[in-house]
Amino acid sequence: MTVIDPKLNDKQREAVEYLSGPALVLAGAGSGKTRVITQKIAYLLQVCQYDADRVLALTFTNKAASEMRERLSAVLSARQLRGLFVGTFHGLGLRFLRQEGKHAGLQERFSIMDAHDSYAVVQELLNSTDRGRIMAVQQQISLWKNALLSPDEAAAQLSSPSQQEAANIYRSYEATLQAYQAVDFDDLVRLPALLMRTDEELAQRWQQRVHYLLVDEYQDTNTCQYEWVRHLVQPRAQFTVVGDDDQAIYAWRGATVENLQRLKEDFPSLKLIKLEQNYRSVQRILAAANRVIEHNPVIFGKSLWSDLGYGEAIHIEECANERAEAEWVAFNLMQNRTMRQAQWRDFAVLYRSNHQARVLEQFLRQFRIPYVLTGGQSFFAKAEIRDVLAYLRLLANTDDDPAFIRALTHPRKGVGKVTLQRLGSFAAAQGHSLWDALPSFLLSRDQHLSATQKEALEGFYNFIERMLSKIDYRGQQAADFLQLLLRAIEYEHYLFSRYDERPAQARWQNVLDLVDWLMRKVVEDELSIAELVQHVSLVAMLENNEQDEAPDAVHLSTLHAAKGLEFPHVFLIGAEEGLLPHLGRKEDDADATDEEAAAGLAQRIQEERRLMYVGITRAQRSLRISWCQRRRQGREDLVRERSRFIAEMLSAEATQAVTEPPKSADDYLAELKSLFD
DNA sequence: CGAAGAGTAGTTTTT
DNA sequence: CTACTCTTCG
Repeated sequence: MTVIDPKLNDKQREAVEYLSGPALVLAGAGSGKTRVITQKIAYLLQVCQYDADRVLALTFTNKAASEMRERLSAVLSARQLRGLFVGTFHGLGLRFLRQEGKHAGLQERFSIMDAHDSYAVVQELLNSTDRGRIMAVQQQISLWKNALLSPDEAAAQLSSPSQQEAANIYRSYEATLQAYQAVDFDDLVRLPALLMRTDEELAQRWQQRVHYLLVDEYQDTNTCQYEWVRHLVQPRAQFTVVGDDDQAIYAWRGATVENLQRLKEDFPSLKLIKLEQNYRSVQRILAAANRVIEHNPVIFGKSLWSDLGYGEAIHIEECANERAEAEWVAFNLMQNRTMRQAQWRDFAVLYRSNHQARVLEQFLRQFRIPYVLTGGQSFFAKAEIRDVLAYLRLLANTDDDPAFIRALTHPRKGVGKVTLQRLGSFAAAQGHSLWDALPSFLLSRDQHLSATQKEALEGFYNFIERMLSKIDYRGQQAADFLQLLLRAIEYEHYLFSRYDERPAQARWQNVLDLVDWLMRKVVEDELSIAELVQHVSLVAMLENNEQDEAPDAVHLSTLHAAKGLEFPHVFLIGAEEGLLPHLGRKEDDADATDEEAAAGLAQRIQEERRLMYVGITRAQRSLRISWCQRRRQGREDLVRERSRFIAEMLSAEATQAVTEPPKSADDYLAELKSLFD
């Protein structure tokens, strides 16, 4: 009656069954780590009789979470799974703050600000339009938050004068968010971590709920996340974290691989289990990956192996420019599909940065090759989606000034920036949100409002007021309300007046998709609008298509978004110095010493190398890498050099293993077989 | 106030 | 090439 998959190897089985204390599973690429996590959850629930609502599994992406849920429901019944939490850190943070937000000065209906909103706040506070500067400050604030530093603590350990300004902004930024009754993405993890640290009673309450914790992609945790995990698992210390130091690619987001070592220090009884058998790739691909990654310093030694045969040679293509590269990809896709009798979905094209997808798309369309794009601009970052959501956010939380402004100006309602500015200072003087200040602003005599302005503002006020009375609707009623709202704001008309026919149509379709999805969500889960809104900004709409089976199409993805995926045949394009490894702008470290700059650079190269490693290890059977001699960047055409990672991969002793045909008859047969089955 | 037109910079990766 | 900002005019 065991639920344990008999196909697990010894190490995997050990990882699943080990319950005597904290465990760190070092899982190399393709070593079956997701399987270990899902099997372990099944083991906990079915064999060890853990209560499902005492088990938590944390992931970084929604995609990973939904995949895990899917795999679990193949093994366990819905009843067994009820109460189990499988979700992202941010998702759990939201749930946490819903319940405990009051301890952080948050009302129940706080808003979640995305990167755009927070950019706007920083812009306002900086009183500047310098993109680079705003983004630098925003990034710095985010890093401080992820390191669990308060504005004061940040100010106390400035490493450069330019950070002084950022620290000041950080302070006001916090005050602004508090006034808006809003949190940003970072807060969803930071506030729970802080509260667990400072509030003993609250901490105990949550610790009682967590009898077993599992964390996926542990190498990508930042200080905040680690701190939160550390507190959640007290005092039992019953947890399993799974990760691979060679696949740590989120340092730029505050993730620190040191969390792997800290774990050892904080939990001396930590059990280390290494998964080194790779079930994904042929040996030649693993050899290439190992050649590259061995140029990084070793943290935990690991040697991946596979028994899937030698495989064909890795192909490296030198292209004239990015158009030639795209054409080469398209041509090879066609040729390979036919030759291998493969399907489109067996292929993936991976690249360092999103804009590389553009040219590619052009050529794939031209060759009539179906493709799907993963990563890239999130659905929720689209202007039309944010517009519609602004109304919902405002309704859920009238203190949400960014939502107020967006709703008032999209579509335009005859109120311009001058009036808005005045309302802004009026509200600030009173210490009220824009919404709360609006009635007295309208009555105030010394504002010299024109009749049209007054009328426009009044119209908006009355409209929102009317909608507000329906905010507590649930289920079907809420769904009806959504439709009413959409019609009332005349958004379709706005889109078509603003954009050309075709783009307007596309945008409107996005809105319809959104509302469709919202309505379904609200009915299925019996949610109120207020509850819905918070979810929406976090949950990707992936679930939307979960039923439609994946179309037969080539996968286009950034290297980051490709982590965790695998494909029989992979194209890794743009392997050039400056792109992969990507080298940031020099001014970034303008006020660091030469030594610091050099150390920083070395770190970045290492992270880029891990990215390359991730890319290579996505491939199961064949890998093609390309680079361009010239590449157009903005208005100039730059001469490029082949990525150092290619040289590393081909380093003298490795060349034969990577590119030459296998020698023995067995190997030769294996290669033939891999081509035809 | 806002629509239309001219001008200009230009995003590494994501919850 | 394009997406966003700034300017000008109605």
